[in-house]
Amino acid sequence: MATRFWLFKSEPTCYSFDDLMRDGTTHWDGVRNYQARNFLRDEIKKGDQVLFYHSNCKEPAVVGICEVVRDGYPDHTAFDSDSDHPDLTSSRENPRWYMVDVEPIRKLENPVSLSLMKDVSDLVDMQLLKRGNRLSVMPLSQEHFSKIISLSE
DNA sequence: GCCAACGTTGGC
DNA sequence: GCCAACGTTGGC
Repeated sequence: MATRFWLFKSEPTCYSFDDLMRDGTTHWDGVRNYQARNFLRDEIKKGDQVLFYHSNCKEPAVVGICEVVRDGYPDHTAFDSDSDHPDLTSSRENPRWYMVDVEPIRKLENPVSLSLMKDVSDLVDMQLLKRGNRLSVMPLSQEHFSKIISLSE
């Protein structure tokens, strides 16, 4: 299957791109939304490219690129009542929530801010810019992916 | 199955 | 801190 492109949101106070650079890899746990879950479980595959977006912070922006290194598998943090995102309606036998593993490729030379992206006509139909969008994991076209990277240079 | 109430997200 | 938008819950 062809490489596909995605945008993952994270609040930098919670987990930033620098945290991912430091860790070298992470599992993208804690997603508790069915639409995002379906992407993680069914669509996002090893080798796919991901833009890392900082949300809910002073300057919301795409800050780095990463790559999926493991296909979707059950999010075990849901089974753990001591985790940050417990959901005991999910079990090992019948998991409700899924995650993938990612590794950083590189930090962008310059962050591509939300306000900049809003001003770029090629990006008007990007899902991130749609009104009321709240998905933390969303698909991205190759064109939008490439455009955002060119804006960071 | 409807829908009001509520909680969360996330930009500003 | 405000608030619009959205998803989920639960009574009926």
